Amino acid sequence: MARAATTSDAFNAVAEPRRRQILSYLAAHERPVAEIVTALKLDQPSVSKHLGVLRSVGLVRVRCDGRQRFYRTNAAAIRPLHEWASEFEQLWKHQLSRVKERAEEKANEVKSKSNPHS
Amino acid sequence: MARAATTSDAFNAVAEPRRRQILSYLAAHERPVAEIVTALKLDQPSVSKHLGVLRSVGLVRVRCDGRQRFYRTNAAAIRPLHEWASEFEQLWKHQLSRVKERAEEKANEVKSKSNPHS
DNA sequence: AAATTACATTCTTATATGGGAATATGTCAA
DNA sequence: TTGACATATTCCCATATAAGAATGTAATTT
Repeated sequence: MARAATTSDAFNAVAEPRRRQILSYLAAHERPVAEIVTALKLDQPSVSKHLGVLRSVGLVRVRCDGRQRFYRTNAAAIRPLHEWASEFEQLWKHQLSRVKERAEEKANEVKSKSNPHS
Repeated sequence: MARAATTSDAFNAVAEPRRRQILSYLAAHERPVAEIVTALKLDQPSVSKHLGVLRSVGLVRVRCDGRQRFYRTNAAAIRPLHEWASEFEQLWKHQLSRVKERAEEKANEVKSKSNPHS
């Protein structure tokens, strides 16, 4: 089996750096495609294709007005990612404090070695 | 250009569901490969390959003991993901409350329509 | 109607999978 | 040394890109 489609879920869609850029850019305001193109310096077809992926997993929404299409990020679709990562929040805090402790221990060892008679 | 390698960063590595499973499984304790195989019902080569990807982006660490290799998740490597998603936290809270408001407005409208003389 | 604007879609191509099967490597036991 | 055991690596293949170029489509203007 090949890699899962980028359109299969938010995790796969967000793996692409440009799509993350687009989501961040669209977080504040809705924007027409052309503005994304100039702001992020990407080709228009590329932007449209990325938006298509984002739309297919619900990460962005569109509003049509004449010939313009205003995209905005649907932040709620990012929650699953945030929640999955939160599973590990306590863990990395513990791990970091342990690293800190060991660093301090080591510092003390070095101290006593370099100054054995102190 | 093809899709970025799964080994290019945590975002790409974590896009694969089995790798997320593995990370969750290894969050509590370190485990030898064989236990991952039986617990998640995957083939051994598959697990080794996924672990290779996870290791290459620093999401897991290994400790060798005889012929066993104990893997544990390095939670700190998940932080970038969590922090990126956090960018949108305020936004989805606002969006959700707006949806709620509009739902309530709509409910009131329906109420007054079905009971116009109240 | 013809030209223009704003996007979307299609095609091609180099590249990277993930799973399965087979095999290699490294370590301990008899 | 010869097995047995725990993992890793290699090969093959169907599939899925993402970028670039070209083209299609719908709405607006002249």
